Amino acid sequence: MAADKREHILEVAEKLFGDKGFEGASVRDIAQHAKVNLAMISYYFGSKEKLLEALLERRANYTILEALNKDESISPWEKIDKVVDFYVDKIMSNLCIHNIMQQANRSSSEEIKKLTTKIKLRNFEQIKKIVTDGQKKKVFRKVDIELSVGTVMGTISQVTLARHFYNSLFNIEEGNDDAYRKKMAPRLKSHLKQLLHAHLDIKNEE
Amino acid sequence: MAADKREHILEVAEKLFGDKGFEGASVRDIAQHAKVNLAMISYYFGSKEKLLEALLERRANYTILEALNKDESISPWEKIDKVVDFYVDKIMSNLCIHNIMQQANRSSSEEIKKLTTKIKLRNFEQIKKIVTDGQKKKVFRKVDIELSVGTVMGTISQVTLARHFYNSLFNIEEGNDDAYRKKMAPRLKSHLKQLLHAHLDIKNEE
DNA sequence: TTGAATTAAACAAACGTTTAATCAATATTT
DNA sequence: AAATATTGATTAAACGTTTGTTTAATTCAA
Repeated sequence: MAADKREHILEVAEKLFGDKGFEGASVRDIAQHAKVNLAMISYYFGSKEKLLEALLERRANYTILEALNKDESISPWEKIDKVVDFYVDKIMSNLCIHNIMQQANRSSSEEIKKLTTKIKLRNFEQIKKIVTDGQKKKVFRKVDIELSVGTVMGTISQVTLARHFYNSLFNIEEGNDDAYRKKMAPRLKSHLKQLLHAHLDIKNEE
Repeated sequence: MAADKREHILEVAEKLFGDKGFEGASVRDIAQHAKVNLAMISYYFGSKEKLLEALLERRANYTILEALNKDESISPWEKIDKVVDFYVDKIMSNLCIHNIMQQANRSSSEEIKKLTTKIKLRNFEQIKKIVTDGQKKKVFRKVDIELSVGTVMGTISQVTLARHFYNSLFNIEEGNDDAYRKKMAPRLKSHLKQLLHAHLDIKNEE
């Protein structure tokens, strides 16, 4: 089977699922935009739901965080900054897949729920290690790690999900993905870094 | 027309839209759960989309934030704490409507997009006033207000949207709304307050 | 008796999926 | 080397459901 055709379907599906949601984007939509026959999607992936699973698995990538974690030459503060850079870039350049993951929990299938939860848990463990390491080195103070990670992910999510709101707030033209990213990504990075520095700094311990 | 019946439909629709998403919950679903005839929904609201609009408008409530803003007897710090309490309670006791608003942007209609953006903008203006007021009083430092509000909303959203993830993280039984709220709400409040105190405190100005 | 509320039934359209036929290319046999 | 068989890729068409909405008849209260 033509692997690039399969790949092409995945790319189109990612865009459409991200834009319209899983139920909102029809198999016919995807086939039409990918310029493939409708039946090819069942043929390649088995079902619409399996297509989503393939999509999620393709994007799950933990290696960068794991490498960052093992690197002893980088200070905890630098690691935090790199995590912020990594996530802002990753999420903002894959707005679609992130939207999908965020709303995957309501899209029926237990398979999908488990898969997305697994991906999130695995990423979380990596970040948790960075924070606890900084705490051991008496650089970070004690914080609610689970919710601190939630704050980072939530802030980025908010900026990607509530795009319409921020477009209207910052007078960015609607629909221009690149303009939005260029404007928001640096701003998001410096905000999150500043926020985390104040939040984690052991000097601000109460 | 029976106003309480209309109200009952709205309540059921809110729950179902929140659980399954706008496309995921069918009009038949709603009618069945509300124990009304299918045609009554078109009769009362005109269409499924108009039903969603009615739902959103019903929940838009700015009065509390406006009152808080005008109150001169409360310090900026206390106002921040009250905003946190207000939003955590409001969102966590209306998980459904919040989920709807979060994903409303992708659900087609421009009407809905405009409506949700309007609601968010109005709430944002109120919070912005509280922060700038604290800055004028030399209590808060200079921050990226737009993204700081995004952080608060995003963190709460994350906890409500990624419920499956937090359930598995904290070993909370799946599907129990009350248990989740009781466990997460206080924790969320204290995390956000701590976070904002470090973030806003003029003593942490760089 | 008038007008709104309520109903069961039907509507066309869209949904995800399956089918059976055809195409193209490779492998096998003559 | 030519003819045949086999295989996977691709297609148009149809499948049975489900979708949101409308219709036309009926019930109910004023």
